[in-house]
Order: sequence, then structure tokens, then C-alpha cells
Amino acid sequence: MDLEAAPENASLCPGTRRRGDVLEQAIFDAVLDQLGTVGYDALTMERVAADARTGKASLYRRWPCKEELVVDALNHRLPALDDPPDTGTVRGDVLELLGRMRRTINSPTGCAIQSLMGSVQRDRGFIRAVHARVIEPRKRMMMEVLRRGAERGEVRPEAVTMLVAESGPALVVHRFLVDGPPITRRTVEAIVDQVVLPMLRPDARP
Amino acid sequence: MDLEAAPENASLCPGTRRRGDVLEQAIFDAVLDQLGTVGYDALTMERVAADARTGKASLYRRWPCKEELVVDALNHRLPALDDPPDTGTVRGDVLELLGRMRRTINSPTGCAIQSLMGSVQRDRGFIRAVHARVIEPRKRMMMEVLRRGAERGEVRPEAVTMLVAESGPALVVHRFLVDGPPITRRTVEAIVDQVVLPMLRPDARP
DNA sequence: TTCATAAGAGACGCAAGCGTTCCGTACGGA
DNA sequence: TCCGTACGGAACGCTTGCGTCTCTTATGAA
Repeated sequence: MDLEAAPENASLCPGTRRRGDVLEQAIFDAVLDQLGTVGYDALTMERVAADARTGKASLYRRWPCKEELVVDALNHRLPALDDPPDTGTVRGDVLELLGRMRRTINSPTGCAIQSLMGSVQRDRGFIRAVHARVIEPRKRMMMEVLRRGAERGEVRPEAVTMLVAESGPALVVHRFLVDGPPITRRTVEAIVDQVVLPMLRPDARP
Repeated sequence: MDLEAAPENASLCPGTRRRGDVLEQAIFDAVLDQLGTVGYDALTMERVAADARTGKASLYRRWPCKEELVVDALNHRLPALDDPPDTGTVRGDVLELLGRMRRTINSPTGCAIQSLMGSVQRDRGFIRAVHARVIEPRKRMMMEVLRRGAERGEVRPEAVTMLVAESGPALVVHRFLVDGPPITRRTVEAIVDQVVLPMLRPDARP
């Protein structure tokens, strides 16, 4: 937020005005910042406008209500859909996937997502956006990684299931919820080596 | 909430008044119900009072502010600290532990906890209560279960770690966050058989 | 039965945010 | 350079919840 404050203050010189996309991006920044600091319920149009150094009218000109603004901001700020990694080993692939997750979670966007957790059961709009942009692609990539690992003989075939694919990400999220950010690289490595890989070992039940 | 409405309506007959503990319990019911339905931020003293069929004065007579009321309600409603299960097998023990978790999560208290997820980073009071009453005891019990399993030879000794102990609960929570309640018994069984047990197997790397 | 206590109900002034409206003006394409 | 667009900013009336206060009266211990 401080890294954002500088450019915002820079454009503070009275008489200067942004429009179109530039203004919109500033508004999205303000929304994400608010989500991460005070949360969705306490996010107000007034404060978003003030933070983005614009007027409420400019918000209502674009979005009819708070919810649509937030969903739109999420859709513009959630990480893009990536290709699954292919490092040659399951360990490398899983490490890479959880590493990406770690970066997202440690970013302002991650804090924003976290603050929406409590609204999940009530506002399906957010969870739908997060689902489509974060959860689903990540799950698909993890399954792909497991499948390739099974083909290479690194992973026992029965371990290629949704629940197994979820276990790594679930632990990362769990750590985030319990300990708060940031998730360290060591934590991710421990999750991979202590939990995910032992679960995949093909050399059991010979 | 409807199951609560009946007795509340029963005591609605004008002229009747509750005091002391009876009233307090009704207030806690209202708080938990509000947490589960509208969430912490949208929980208001006015609505809690109305739901509990009392006046705001009776709330402020006991608690100085919303936060203390909620923390107190949580401390009175969170599940009691149980003894670790001892069914004789790791599978039985883990199944029992996650089963207890499932019951809590599917209950109104579970929905209340869930709604506090978003406030976790901002309000340490809640998370401290949930931590001390739910997370920590559960983690300790799971470690105990793993330790006993290791003694019996059911669990490889290196698997007796915090992360391993967390993986089952983390998956239950994850499922809850992604799919919403209720968590089914089948889901818990699948988590145990597909994820937890394979991770514990001692018969690998002979 | 008496009586101090506290419950239940409502009104209070206050503050914050809502969504709308207005207006002067910086911006940027023609 | 000109001019329509839309931005920035402020004010509007409205609603909701806050926390306090008052008043009547049910309650339960003495």
C-alpha cells in the first residue's frame, strides 16, 4: 500500500486528472488495498473513492454497487491462468505449483482473497470468481502433474485423485489461515517432502 | 435458527422475563446464529438483542462492546476439549478425530467460526479463542494418535510431524471452504484412506 | 408478602455510509 | 485551438447502528 501511495501522491498535484483505464486501475488498487486491510464488509465506496483520489460519482458511473465493483476488481487482479510446470520430476513440479500459490498468497491479492473467506457462504459472486480463476486451474494443473508422474512411474496410479491433488494446496491455505502471512519457502518445501511426496510413493505394498 | 425460534417464541408470551444464565444463553444463541448467517461485521447489537428478545441495555450491562460479546459467546459455545480417541488402530483414531471435526464444522458453531475466517488477520481475539479451544487441542490429539501408531508400528516414525498431523484437518477445512457445508462422512473416509493413511505407511523404502 | 434488582421496550442524539445530484474544469480527440 | 466528455469534489436527504437513558414491571430472595 505504501508502494502504491507514492505514485498516487505524485498525481496529487492539483489540477491533474486521470481518466479511462488509468483511473480504473487506480480504483482497483484501492479496492484490493481495502479488502486486504479492513475486509469486504468494512469496505466502503467512500473510502475506495478517497483512496483512489476520485469521487464517488466516478465509481457509480462504472459499477452499480459494491459487490460488482469488488468482483470486477478481483477479475482484473487475480493471477492469470498459467501452464502446468514440467520440470521433469514430480517434486519439481509440485514445488513449482505450490511456489506460485505461495507468491499469490503473500501478495496483496492474497490478503484480499483471505478477507473474503468469511463471505464465502453468503456471497457466491466472489467465490465463483476465485473458484474459476484460482482454485479450478490450480487443481487441474496439479492433477496433470500427478498424471505425468504416474506415467513416469514416480507416482502410484491410485494416488491420482482430486483429494490427493488438493492436499498440498490445502496445507498451504491452512498454514496461511492459522499462522498468517507470509508463507515461507521452507514451509512449502516441508509440505512437499513431508506430506505430498510420501503420499505418492509407488514403492509401498510391493 | 428455526429450531431456536420455537422455544424463543414460546417464551414470547408477554409478561414473562428471563434473567441471569437463562438470558445469557439466549443471547449466546443469538450471537452464534448471527455469526453463521450474516457474519461478524454485519452482526449488530440491535439485531442480537432483537433475536434474543431482550433489550440492548441488557447487552451493554454485560459486555462493553461487540467484540467482547462475540469472544465470550465463542468461549461458551466452542466444543469442549476432548480426550484423544484410542480405537486401537490409526485408521480408527484418525477417522474419529476428523469425525468430531466434521460434526463441529457442520454445526451452527462451525458456520460461526467460518464467518470469522475473514477477520482472522485483523481481530486477534477471535483467532486466539479458536486457536486455544479448537486448533491446538486437535493438533495435540492428532500428534498423540500418530505417536501411538508409530509405537505399534503402524506409522513410520518420520511421519510423526506437525505438518503430517495437520494434513487431514487441513483437507477437511479446505473442503468446507470450497464446497461449503455439509462435509459428508464419505468425504472424511476418503480423506483418511486416500491421503492420511498412504502418507503414514511404514512399508515403503524397505 | 415485601422490595431491591434487573429485564424489556423504546426514544435520544450522534456518526457513518448510502446513492444521487450538481457544478466547475482538466483532458484529449477533431 | 476548440469543445464535448467525464473527472473531482462537495452537498444533499436518507437509513442504519451506535451507546446512553428512562420508565415500567416481572422476578426471586429475604
